Order: sequence, then C-alpha cells, then structure tokens
Amino acid sequence: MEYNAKQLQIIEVAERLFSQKGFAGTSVRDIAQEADVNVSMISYYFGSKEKLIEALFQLRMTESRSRLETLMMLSELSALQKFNVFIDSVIDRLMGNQCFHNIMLREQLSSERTPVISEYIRGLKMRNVELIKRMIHEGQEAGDFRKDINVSLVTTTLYGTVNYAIATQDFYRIFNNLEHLTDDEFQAHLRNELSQHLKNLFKSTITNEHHIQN
Amino acid sequence: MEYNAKQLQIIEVAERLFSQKGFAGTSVRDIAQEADVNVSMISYYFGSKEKLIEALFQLRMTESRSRLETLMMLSELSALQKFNVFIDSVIDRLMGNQCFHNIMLREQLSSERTPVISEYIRGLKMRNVELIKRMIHEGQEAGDFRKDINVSLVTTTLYGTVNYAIATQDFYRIFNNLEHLTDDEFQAHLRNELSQHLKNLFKSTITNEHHIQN
DNA sequence: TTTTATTAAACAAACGTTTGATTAGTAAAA
DNA sequence: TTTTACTAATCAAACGTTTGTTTAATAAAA
Repeated sequence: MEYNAKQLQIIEVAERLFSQKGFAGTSVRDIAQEADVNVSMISYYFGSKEKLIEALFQLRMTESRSRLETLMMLSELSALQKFNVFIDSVIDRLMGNQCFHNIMLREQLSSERTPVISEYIRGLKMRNVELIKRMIHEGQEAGDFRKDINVSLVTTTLYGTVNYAIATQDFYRIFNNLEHLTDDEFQAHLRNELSQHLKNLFKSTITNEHHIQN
Repeated sequence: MEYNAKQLQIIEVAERLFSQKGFAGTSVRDIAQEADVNVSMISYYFGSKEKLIEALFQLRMTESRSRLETLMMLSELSALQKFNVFIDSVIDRLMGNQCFHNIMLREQLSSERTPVISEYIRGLKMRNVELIKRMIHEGQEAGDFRKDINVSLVTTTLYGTVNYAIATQDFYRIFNNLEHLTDDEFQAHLRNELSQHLKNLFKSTITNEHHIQN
C-alpha cells in the first residue's frame, strides 16, 4: 500500500499520540487536530480508527522487515560477535522507533485486542526468537556457547531490558544526574550504556569462558 | 482508608479490566456490570473513575510496603545470597500481582497521565533501586562484587525481564510447547525458569568470580 | 429519625462515523 | 476551444452511541 503525504502525516501523528496516551485514550479528533486535517479524512482514507492503527502496524513492520536476517547470514563473524551485532541492532531499532515500540508493547499487555495486530506481533516475535535460536545453536556447535541456555528467556531479557529502559528513561536520567545533557546526548548515552551492559551480561552467561578456566 | 466488601469488589474488578483493556479502554459501566453493582456506586464510593484507580494504587502499594526492606537488613546472608533472595521476591511480587503490575507498567508507558499515580510509582522505583544499590555496595565492600556495575541497568534488567516475561507468557508457552500444563503448573514453571535464568545471569556478571580465576 | 446504601433515570459532553455540499483538477465530448 | 462529465479531496454539520457523572427517589441500617 502506498500512502500520500497527508496520509503519512495522519499516521505519524497517530503514532505519536497512541504512544503518549494509548489507542483508546486518543480520539480521532485529537489526531485530526494535530495533523491539521478534517476529522472525516481519517475515515475517508483509512476506513476507521481501528484500520488506522492497522495501517500504522503494516507500514512500520514492512519497513523493518528482514534487513537483519541477511546481515546475520553472510557474515564471517564469530557466534559471540554476531550476538553482539544483534544486541546493537535491537537497541537501535527500539530506540530509533520509540513511539511505535511503545505502542507495540502496550498491545502485548492487552489480551488480544485486535487479531490483525496480534498476528503481526506474533510473526515478528517468532522471527526474532528463531534468529536468536539459530545464533545460539551456531555458537554451541562451535563450542563457544554453553549448552544450557534458555533461548526464550535470553530473548525476553534482551527485549525486556531495552523496552523497560526506554519506558523508564526519565527516571534513569534523574537518578543518574544526567539532566545537564541535551536530549540527543542523553539518548546516545543511554544507547551506549545499554549496549555495554547487555554485552557484558550475556557474554559471561552464554559463553563457556569461566567454565573452561575451571 | 478502610474499604467494605462492595468497595473491594469494585476495586478488584476494576483492576482486572484496567489490566486487560487499559484505563481509557474500560468504562465505568463495564466495571459496574462485572462487579454486579449500580453504575452510580462508583461515583458514590470513590468520587470518580480517576479516583478509583488512585484508590487501587494506594491500596496495592501500601499492601506490599517494606516487607522486604526489613528482611534484607537483619539477615546474615552473603551479598550474593541477598541478591538472589531479592530476585525471587521480585518474581513473586510481580507474578503474584500480574494485573496490578500490568497496569503499573502501562502507566509508565504513558507520559505522566496522573500526578498522584506517577508519584506512587516514582516513590516505589526509588525505594527499589536504592535497595539494590545498597545491596551491591555491600557486596563490593566485601570484595565479592565487581566495581563497575551500573545499578540502574541491573535494576532495569531485573524488572524489565520479569515484566516482559509476564507480558509475553502466552507466546513463551506456545514456543516452548508447554500447552499440556495446567495454568497453575505453567505459572510455577515460569517462576522457576525465571528465577534460575536471572540468578545465573547476574551471578556471572556482578561477582568477581571469573576475574579471580584469571 | 437520621444516616447510609442503592436504584433508575437523566444529563451534558465526547465519541467514531456518515452525510451532503463544494472545490479543484482532469478527461471526454461538443 | 469550449463545454460537459467525472473523480478525488476537503469541509462543516449532523448522526446515533457511549462516555462519566449527577439527581431525585426509595430502601435499609443505625
């Protein structure tokens, strides 16, 4: 589906408002006002408020589809290096699309509100966890990774940490006295700290490192 | 504040519905119907829908207040043992009150919807992260823990993992072929796996263990 | 009797959506 | 070239519902 400038404007405003106030907490009049269009244009272009959020999901999910999969395949990196690349890509993806991933997280908290969206999310999650599974198995066969890794929970910690860090970034900023930084500087800082933290966290747990040393 | 049976019934139904459909997505008529009371009883007892969710927060937050703090103080456990006790207590608290913590996570995703509730959450988060900070410093002074631990991000990983695991438990269940378990069995299983996973994760990263062995 | 609890009905406001009219641009017919 | 026909975009207004809350009357409890 191709969208014209006005349609994209509506989608982008909707994304920001849904992220800030939730789907039910945002009225089509809110969206219309901020996007500077007539209320009826939303029904006219998308059919309904429900179809609008579906259009948002369809747009954002096809955007980010499978860039990573190919990158993971053809590389000559070690399993751990691949895993580190993946960590950074998750951080970049989530921090670079905070509004959308905020909406997506909220949707996961609701018990199956919309079949269409649930299906999008399930598909995305399945692809991600399968990717991690393959990466870990690769490392295990090379003898680099431990055998007793719970793939689901490694995935959960990775996405859970990044999601929660984004959700609570205001608290993080205050608690660590980073209010003197500009917004961009703080975002970069958080990215780096998250990257370092997660790489450390997983390195010592999924590799055989300290087992060999015994 | 003391609540009678009918008030508690309203609060509990509201908690379940807010958790399932969000605050804005739940109408007072929904709540009244499921709680089997007249719509006007909500205004009568709580003043407004907004005050109802504030009452819910006040109730649930005073319930769980500071049981843990005392337990942490007087114990003769090692720093790592204390940390493990803390991990289990977080898992128990969040998994034992999934509806409420679902609501709380949702509130954190919204940018400061209600000052009262934001303040409750900020206070709780501050106490939790300070508790972890003290625990980590204790371990560092005993020489058991590494010096370069980011307290905020350790906290983020702990709460982020448990929150996200709860939010995506249906997916976890399917992906790991655990549909044959009863709901209770699955909950117990998830608890155990989470506990083991998080203890492993943190043990290797926050202790000096494999540094000493070098 | 006074206070508390409960109800059905009513309220204005906000909701998502539809309507019918109008505009501007393009294509077809004269 | 002028006229007619058609289309997509836009709008203010109105539609019927649902929203949270209040009211006024009644029942129960103190």
